[in-house]
Amino acid sequence: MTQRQPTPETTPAPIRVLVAEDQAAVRSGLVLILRSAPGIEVVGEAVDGEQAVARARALRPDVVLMDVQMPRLDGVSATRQVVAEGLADVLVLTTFDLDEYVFGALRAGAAGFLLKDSDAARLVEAVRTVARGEGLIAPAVTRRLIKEFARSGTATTADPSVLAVLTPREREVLGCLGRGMSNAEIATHLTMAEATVKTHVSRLLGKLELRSRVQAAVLAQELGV
Amino acid sequence: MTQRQPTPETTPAPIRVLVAEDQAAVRSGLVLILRSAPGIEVVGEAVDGEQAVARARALRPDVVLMDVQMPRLDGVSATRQVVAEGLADVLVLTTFDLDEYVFGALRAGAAGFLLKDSDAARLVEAVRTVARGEGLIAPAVTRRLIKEFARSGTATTADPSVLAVLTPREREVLGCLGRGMSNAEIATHLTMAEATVKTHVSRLLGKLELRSRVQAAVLAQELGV
DNA sequence: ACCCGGCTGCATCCTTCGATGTACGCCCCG
DNA sequence: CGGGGCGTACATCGAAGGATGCAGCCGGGT
Repeated sequence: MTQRQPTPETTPAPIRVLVAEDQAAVRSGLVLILRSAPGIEVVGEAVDGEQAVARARALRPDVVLMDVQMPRLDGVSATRQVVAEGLADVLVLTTFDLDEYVFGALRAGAAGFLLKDSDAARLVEAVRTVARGEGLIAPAVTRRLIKEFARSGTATTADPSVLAVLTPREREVLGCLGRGMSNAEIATHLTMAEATVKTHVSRLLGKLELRSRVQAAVLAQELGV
Repeated sequence: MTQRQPTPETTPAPIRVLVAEDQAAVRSGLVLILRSAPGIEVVGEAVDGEQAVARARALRPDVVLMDVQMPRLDGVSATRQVVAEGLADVLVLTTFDLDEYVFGALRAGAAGFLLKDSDAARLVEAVRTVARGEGLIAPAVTRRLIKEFARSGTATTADPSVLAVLTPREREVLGCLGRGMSNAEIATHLTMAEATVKTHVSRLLGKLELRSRVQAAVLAQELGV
């Protein structure tokens, strides 16, 4: 569709790429495209998620081009692994733009998300972009990401103003509740009798118009207390 | 930086664009670029946010190219207005990639976000992308968006794989827990005896290695069950 | 100084929760 | 067809949670 002029950049060190894709035909296609691009070097290939993680550990590439659907270990989990170990930036590649894949991959720490119907030029550009430490998302996916972001960010009824009615001690207790602690644990953590903890819990439940510590925990979670 | 070949597409109806930018020099530059692009028509200009909203109402453009910093009504607020009324898709343009602008604009409903240091080709491409109903974000900004998205969406160790060990009924109960319901409420909601609810709660606590319903609620919250 | 109101602390009593034992239906495999 | 495993369901009982009453403590007010 869109053609981009090859940009003759001064690249002292080429971008080292690991290609993880189970289908041999697709994989060799990707490798061919990347090999033909200046400043990009394909240092390895993997046919499943486990191999992708292992080779990323061994080869230390700059970028891992990761398919989502792979045997033994799916691309999202493999991405999580690679990112957690700080091995490389991951560019996720998939046929479908299903939400679960996209959001899953991004939450796993992917630096970019590209659909397989992207042309060669876009793929190369994407690899370069990710290698620069920037992010990249397929346009078809971006709007849903924005929407989701707007939804999650503005939160439901997250008004920190409710915390104003609480005393400092009560806020502390609420924080413990949000981490799932029992009264006894809270008592130890804040060095007071369990009976006292119960008092605070009871009081803050009343002030926040909640009926159980569970609801308080959920609220604390949403507010990030 | 990067040059793109003009793509001679068959465009029966040109993309109608409204340019909102307070600095005259920048504005005329943008207009010139867009006019020279095939399939794009600049139908109006605005010098501040209020004018942008007004002209968007009158002209009904396909895309509004909106600067963030403008007098009388800032670009983010103007974007919110335009999007709320469903007047057009908004492509936000700014000099800085400050988080507050980006996140603010996206929450306001912007379909795209571009830095002013983008070249002409990228600008044109961005307008076309947004007009197609897709989204677009400047690469330099994308990674921060992803990071922010990942942070807000899930907390620490949120892997949906844990849900696999649960039976459907247990997942339902977990969902209720996440909304802060008591055993009695869950029993009513799922039409079973309270004793049965307790069984499910007990079982899922064991399977998830949790020690109280509060922790289960927090987990359910994080996983969005 | 006095009282007053709010925060903090503890003890008592009833409710809810959670662990455990058990039972019934279902499906699969021998 | 007859177990055996699994999901679902219920009852019982000790443990945790939650409501309530009350007592020091520290501020501000008149």
